[in-house]
Amino acid sequence: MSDAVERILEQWRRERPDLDVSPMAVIGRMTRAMNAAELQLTRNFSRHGLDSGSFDVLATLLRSGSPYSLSPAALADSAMVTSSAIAQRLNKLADRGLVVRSKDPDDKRGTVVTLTPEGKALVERVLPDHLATERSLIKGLGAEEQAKFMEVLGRIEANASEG
Amino acid sequence: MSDAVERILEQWRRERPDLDVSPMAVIGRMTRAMNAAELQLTRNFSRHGLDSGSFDVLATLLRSGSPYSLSPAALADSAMVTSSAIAQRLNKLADRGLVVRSKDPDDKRGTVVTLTPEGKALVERVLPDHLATERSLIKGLGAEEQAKFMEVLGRIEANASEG
DNA sequence: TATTGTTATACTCTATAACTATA
DNA sequence: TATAGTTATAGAGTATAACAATA
Repeated sequence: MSDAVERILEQWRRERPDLDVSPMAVIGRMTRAMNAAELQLTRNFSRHGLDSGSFDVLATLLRSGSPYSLSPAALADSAMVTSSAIAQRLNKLADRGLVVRSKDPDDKRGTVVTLTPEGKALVERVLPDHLATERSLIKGLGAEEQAKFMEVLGRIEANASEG
Repeated sequence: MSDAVERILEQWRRERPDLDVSPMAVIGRMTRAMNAAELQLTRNFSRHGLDSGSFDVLATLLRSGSPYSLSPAALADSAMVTSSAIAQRLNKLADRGLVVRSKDPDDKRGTVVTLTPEGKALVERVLPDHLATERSLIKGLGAEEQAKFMEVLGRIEANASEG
């Protein structure tokens, strides 16, 4: 477990008793939990020959519903990355035949990205495993605990977004 | 806030009503909170001309106490990265005169990494701001909320480490 | 001129493997 | 032979800025 965090706090208290290092406990444990969780999620993606960026694009297209088409801008917006990052993800996915790019008929500057049948089949195969991995991460947490946990996460996100 | 998460869940429920996507809410909010938090922490480091890897090394040396010396192996262990990653971080820090490498007198294969006065002064300058940033992230959370939150994080980390 | 999207370039961080020196 | 550490190399992922095409 993360008594590594407790050991670090004790070092700080010995070396800098003048500082209140208690926030390190919360942020430290959050960082460690997230790293461990990400490792599991990434591991699942790579079992299916994907990385999290690629999965994110495929899943965004799938959940947008038929005809499974979005603009690069919409994908960038959803992923909270630059359009350049999306373009590079799309290059990889298009090379593998998982998505296709076509011209937007309404605005010839625009591109329409569409899931191919292969891409749709792949993401539909990965999705149940992804959900199972996520479910295993929150195993043992009751509905109320989850709700309270999410509420606290929301406040942390809000605090961060103010700054 | 992350009603973006709620919108995503609604898309999934419409497109795949057969799947229980509720775990996505928890993991999604955790991911978003962590990303937003990391942005703040990173921003503070770069105000001081540091990145998180460099700060981590300097802080690990400082909290180890006088004479502020550790082996590269101990630093790698603490940071949970490879010795190669530590060597490269040390190259950068040594170039800037923030740490020095010397031979371990007891084992001539070994290296002793020591904080220079400049390195010590820098990390001591950054530390209060770092703690202030962390404190602002958990602003509004009572002691009990923090304790419960950390307990849940610990269980998630444990769940992840089993897998 | 503004917007959409792509590419060229560079940067950061990291791991793998080869290498040096010492035990 | 094994261990401590470094470096050479390569890979992933990203952003910034320049660019092309269209509005």
